[in-house]
Amino acid sequence: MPTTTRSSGRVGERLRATSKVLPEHARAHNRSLVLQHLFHEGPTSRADLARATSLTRVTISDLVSVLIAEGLVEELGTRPGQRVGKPAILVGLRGDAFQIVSLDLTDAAQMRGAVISLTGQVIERRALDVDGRTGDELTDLVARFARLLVAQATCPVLGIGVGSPGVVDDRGRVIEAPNRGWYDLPLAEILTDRIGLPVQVANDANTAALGEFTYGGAAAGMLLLLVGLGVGAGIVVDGIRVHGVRFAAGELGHTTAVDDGELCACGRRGCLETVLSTRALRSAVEGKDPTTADADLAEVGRVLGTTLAPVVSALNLAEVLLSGPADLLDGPLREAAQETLQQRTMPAVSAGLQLRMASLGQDVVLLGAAVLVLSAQLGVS
Amino acid sequence: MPTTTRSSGRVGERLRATSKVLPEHARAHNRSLVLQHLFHEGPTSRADLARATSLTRVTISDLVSVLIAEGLVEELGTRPGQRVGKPAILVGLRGDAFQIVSLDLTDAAQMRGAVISLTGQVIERRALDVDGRTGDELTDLVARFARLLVAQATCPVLGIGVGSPGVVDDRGRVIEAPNRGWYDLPLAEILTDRIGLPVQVANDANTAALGEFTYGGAAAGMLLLLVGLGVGAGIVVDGIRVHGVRFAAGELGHTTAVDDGELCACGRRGCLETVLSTRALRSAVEGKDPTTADADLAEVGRVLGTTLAPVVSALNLAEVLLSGPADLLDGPLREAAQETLQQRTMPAVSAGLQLRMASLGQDVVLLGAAVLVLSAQLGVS
DNA sequence: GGCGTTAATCAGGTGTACTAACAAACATGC
DNA sequence: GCATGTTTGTTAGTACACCTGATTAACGCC
Repeated sequence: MPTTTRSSGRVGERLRATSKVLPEHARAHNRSLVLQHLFHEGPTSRADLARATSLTRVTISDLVSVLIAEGLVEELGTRPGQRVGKPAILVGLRGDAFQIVSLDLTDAAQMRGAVISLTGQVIERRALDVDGRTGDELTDLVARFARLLVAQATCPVLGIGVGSPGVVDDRGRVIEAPNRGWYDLPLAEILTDRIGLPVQVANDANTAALGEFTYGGAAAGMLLLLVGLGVGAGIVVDGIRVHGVRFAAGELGHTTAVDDGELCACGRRGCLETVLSTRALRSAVEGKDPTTADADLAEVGRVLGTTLAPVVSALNLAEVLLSGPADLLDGPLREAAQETLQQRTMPAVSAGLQLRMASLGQDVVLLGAAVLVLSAQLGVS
Repeated sequence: MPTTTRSSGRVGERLRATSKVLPEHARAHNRSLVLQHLFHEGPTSRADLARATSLTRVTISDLVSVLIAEGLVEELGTRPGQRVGKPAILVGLRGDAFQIVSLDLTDAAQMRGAVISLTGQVIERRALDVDGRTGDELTDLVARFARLLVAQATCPVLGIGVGSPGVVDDRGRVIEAPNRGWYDLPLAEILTDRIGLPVQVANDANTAALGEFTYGGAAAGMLLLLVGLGVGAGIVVDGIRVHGVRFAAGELGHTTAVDDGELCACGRRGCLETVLSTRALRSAVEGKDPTTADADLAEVGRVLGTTLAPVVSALNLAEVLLSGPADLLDGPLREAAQETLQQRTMPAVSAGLQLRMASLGQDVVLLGAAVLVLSAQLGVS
């Protein structure tokens, strides 16, 4: 019905599919609100939950009783400290109610995995050599690895989260991950079928961004740059992870960053990866005296700052996080990038801006994958 | 409760406030679904609405009867054409039920306004010279102008939408619009108080993006660049308008685009505005022979493409729209920008990418402001 | 020990959407 | 011409979710 100046062609392409909402969905939402509050704020009384959510105490009691019956929540006795009135009974998330299995497939040589508690503590950590496997063989290996981790869990597993390189759609299908030999692979579905647990799959850098957002205290507008063999990014805008029209959001590695730069594996020249991958960085500093090395790293930082400035401006981000080898990233590179970013963006944007190292270290992707599961199964993030 | 590696400082700053959802909110959502469908697809039978929304016919009938009682929707007789079964009764949005008043404050010299039907047709168009007014005087003028437009409406006014330059928060407070003399001005609140109608205010470029998204058939991942005396952008990602942590999303005009470029009004050098504002563009082509002028415009296009490439990559956008004087933008500039964008982004991103002129011409902001109202009052967008 | 305060529950009511069943209005086939 | 099947829209009854108001319980304070 909108009167367009242009002809109204190709309307079907659009994605306006908001589906119906029933009272039971409202219930699920409110249930998530309670879990979310317990997750972030820790043990709370029913009355405080009611105040925090602006639901009534009656409703909260009802929700809590269901959550207790499911074993997700437990009563923790009366709140310590003297106050007037009836003492409040604290209820809290049972950290030992469920565990989450996380997989990090970022590294081509070995996959990493962990069993993680609801509170983000790593219970068990494993790694498995990939031995050059790709395609279906790799899929099989991932499935076996996941099963092994599930067996390590000391309580019921809520679900399996996977951070994978490549383009992954919103239902866990790997659209393409060239150097894994994966094309249009419904990885989430395959793993669910084989293991019988809910599985969430997302791009590794996107996953890492979620990890920092939920467990690392990152801001609601942030970009995380995952630097490894390749370079990928994950973006959270207004508190929501960005997917992109073809689920390729964050693919910054092959954006041109250096005019007439080095030849990239992708066939074009001067991609960000040609200067910012760990390999490129190592070869830039290897065998050089510290001063020269630092200057080289600073130059890469300036390139990075120049590339990110338009993104930071456009989205009005509060934080840019770097994840990768600290010896290379957290020094002249980071400082130069920060300075360049400040110089190239307007004060209103750069004033509140911080460029820092990711706070979760090697576990970013694993913890982010856990968030995928938390978010899908409990509505917590 | 999340276990952070860093200390868990400044948590209160975060914005995780998702509020409770009651059954009545679910109802409102479903009601919006119906309106949304009627808005985009035109007259529909109740049974078809039920199929489209996956609600039951009973529920749809109930919702529709309420909407008819409110005068928003009307029965349009049986559907033409022979079919088996009882003939369907079409129901459609009453285009003449309400009108919307829109204000476009982009131009510093004169404000533009319109009365717009629910279907996006401009019923009445007005303009008013600003005569250099700023601050409270300008606020008064805006209020008078809005009242005048409301008086022009030929049926009840659903609300007032305003596209304003500057940084505007999500509740219609103008945080800062320097060359209007507005700082921390609760414009929406002021206008609501004086006129007694719901008022929505947003940044003009953001508003324009919404206009193209809803009435111009733009993709769910798009960036609109509004080129005038300044340069601003509006971004829609995954179907949602981007606000930014301090509501400054889209402020691309003062991002450095040219190294060691011309001095900008903001005090820094080489901002995008120094080459892409209408003034800069006109002075770049004025008095030059066509070939030189075209080359200059193409150079600006390349600068623009270079600036936008990281944004397009990071967000995996499907479209970049240019809004402004077509004689300057829609030629060598656009072509060079498109080409540069293709060259500097990876094929997976650039393949589906289109850089084109906005389709709504001078009315982008006005129509976008109407969408602000539609979205806030009816949940339609 | 009475009083006010806070916590949590009980009882009853409203709103929302569902399923099941039905009446109305048409095309079709014999 | 009339039974048959299809589609539409409505009516009646049910389940669920949250609300308000009243009630019970446990404390500090005077």
